[in-house]
Amino acid sequence: MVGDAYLDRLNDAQRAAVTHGVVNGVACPAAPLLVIAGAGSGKTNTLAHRVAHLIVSGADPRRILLLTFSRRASAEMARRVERICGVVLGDRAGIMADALAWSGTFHGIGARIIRDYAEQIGINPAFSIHDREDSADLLNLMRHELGFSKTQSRFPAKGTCLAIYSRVVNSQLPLGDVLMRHYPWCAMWEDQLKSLFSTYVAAKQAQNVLDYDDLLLVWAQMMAEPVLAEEIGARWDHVLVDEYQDTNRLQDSILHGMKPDGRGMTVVGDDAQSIYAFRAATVRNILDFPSSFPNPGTVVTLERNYRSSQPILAAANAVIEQATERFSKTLWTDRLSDALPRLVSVRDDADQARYIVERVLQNREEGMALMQQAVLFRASHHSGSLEVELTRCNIPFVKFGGLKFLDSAHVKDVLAMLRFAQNPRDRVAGFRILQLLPGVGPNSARRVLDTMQAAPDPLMALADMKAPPRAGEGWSGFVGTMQGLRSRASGWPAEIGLVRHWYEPHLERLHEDATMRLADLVQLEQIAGGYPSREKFLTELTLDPPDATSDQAGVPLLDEDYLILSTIHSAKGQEWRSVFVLNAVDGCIPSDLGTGETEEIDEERRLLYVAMTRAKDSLDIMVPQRFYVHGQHGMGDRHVYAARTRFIERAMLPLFESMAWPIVTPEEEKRQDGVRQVRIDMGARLRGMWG
DNA sequence: TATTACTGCATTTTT
DNA sequence: TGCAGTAATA
Repeated sequence: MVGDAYLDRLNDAQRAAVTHGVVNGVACPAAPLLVIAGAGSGKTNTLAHRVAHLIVSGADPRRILLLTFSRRASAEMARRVERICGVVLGDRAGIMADALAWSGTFHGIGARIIRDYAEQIGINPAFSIHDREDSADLLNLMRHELGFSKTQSRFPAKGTCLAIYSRVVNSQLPLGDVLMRHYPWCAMWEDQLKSLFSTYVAAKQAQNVLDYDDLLLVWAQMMAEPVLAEEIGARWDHVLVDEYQDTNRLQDSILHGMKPDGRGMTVVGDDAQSIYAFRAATVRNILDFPSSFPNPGTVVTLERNYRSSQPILAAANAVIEQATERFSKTLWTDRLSDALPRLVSVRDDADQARYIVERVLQNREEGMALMQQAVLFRASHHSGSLEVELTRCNIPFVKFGGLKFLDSAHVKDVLAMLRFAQNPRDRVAGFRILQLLPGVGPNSARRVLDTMQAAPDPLMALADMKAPPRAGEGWSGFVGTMQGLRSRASGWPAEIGLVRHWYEPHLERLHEDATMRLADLVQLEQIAGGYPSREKFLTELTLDPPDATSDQAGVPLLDEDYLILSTIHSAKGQEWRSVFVLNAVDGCIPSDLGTGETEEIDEERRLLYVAMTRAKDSLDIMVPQRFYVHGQHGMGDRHVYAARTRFIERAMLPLFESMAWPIVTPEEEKRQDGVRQVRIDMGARLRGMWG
């Protein structure tokens, strides 16, 4: 057919995946397709080409549902699809931009569908969405109300409760099973947890709030209703799912509900890169996919790696080969190179940071921009000393994962105020805001919220009620601002300025570093200006929080060069010319928090595999001999003498270049020995000063 | 009675 | 470091 030259650039397996179901140049919903796409095998490109090819072959882009793992991946996919279509369709491609409207995360699409059908399923379409923190706070309120915080032995903390709840919902397993399997130390609380969760669910309904899990759960429940499932499933001819190895049973039940026979379904993933089991993702989804429909699905495997040099790939393959269960495939490449991945032994955290700074700068000297280099780590706090060292050396960086802009107290305060105005029944938001006022503590706050909740018009009730006993003059300012937000007189985004104006004095009273925090709020206002309405702003921000923090306030300018710091989880799907992996020691990778079961150990192994396969040309795996045990106060030096990660076995060492850093010359070593041999009786000296 | 000051404690990864 | 629970204060 005319204009499908883009197909020539694909290899045979990729082309098979792209053209599956397109007969004589016409796209039709065909048998379910599973694409097993190894790391660096051009997965995103293949998926983008498939979507574009479907559209070029006559599929209606508005009837394509494209589910991605993160918002970032979704935007990238849309961009590529548009570009490919643009080449083929020319002028007509302009229409494309908005046409691929159903592209997003499971949670984002879920929110849209729930709003669309809200009336029908008895949900107020103005519901607000709680992020993880909000959900934990609400659970915590329930926990106190039920008196579980006062029990003799420790009741699980709010975060743990939420994790258990979330796991039950996402894995669709009974509470007892989840407790036994993943939280044995909480099993004694099964009855209490059950009543806690039931209270939590009731509270969410009363407050017109949905949490992340609800966005999937409600959607899944709708799909359990055949008439609704049929109607919603029929909205799309093609459903494509990226990163399928990281979906859980709840998500899978949604897909099967929408497309019971699997026609028109494409899922793409790599079981070797499944790293979200803690979010109840199960590798079974991808392993069982071909046989889960009445008619068996087609499987295409992409094994050619275009990313990494041969030595890097060989090392990564060796790591993953030790895994117990997986689709067997062996990635290959023709990118030959003499440079083995380095296994760098350093003394401690500080030396690890120094080595990386030195190497990063050296790479840059040799023409590799900072943006082509990344440092990856298991847990977000592992980059602490590196961040200090980078700042000291004036190397700009951006960090993905870990603490986010939205997690800072002042930003949350402002958002809570907006949310409270938007949905006055949202107790978590209200509780937070009310306690900002001097003289208002948990008790007064609870009473105010109770009164509001009982009233038909909560905001009216707020305006009419008597100020809490000790609330000072701050009260009237608060009520006034709430009424201003309620009337919508200022309009969007001026409303956020209204909130900031009200909040400024509180900010100055509560925080020493008010000026810096104020700058964040100005930035928040700028972000807010990009959204058409308050509703959209609040929803989208919860589902798609800006995910990078940098050393400087604000995001670095786009044209500026900066180094990437990222958790391994957040690095999924990305690639860099040079990659550094921090703390490749037992106790970190694998984390010693796991219970040591094979399944969990395997997940940690895949984590290392994901980290290694991000690298194109150069890979440095860091092995500090001393590994500091969780942060405690300041310069505390509780550490363990760590061993190289068990995933790099002795037999694999020839695949690496092992080196120690800093390189100590014999003379230097001798000098250091001399220094170490000096012994002083300091106690005697100090005593001697007094006689 | 409500708020604040203080002390002990645990601490991954994310939509 | 930051949070949760408890003792001391206005």
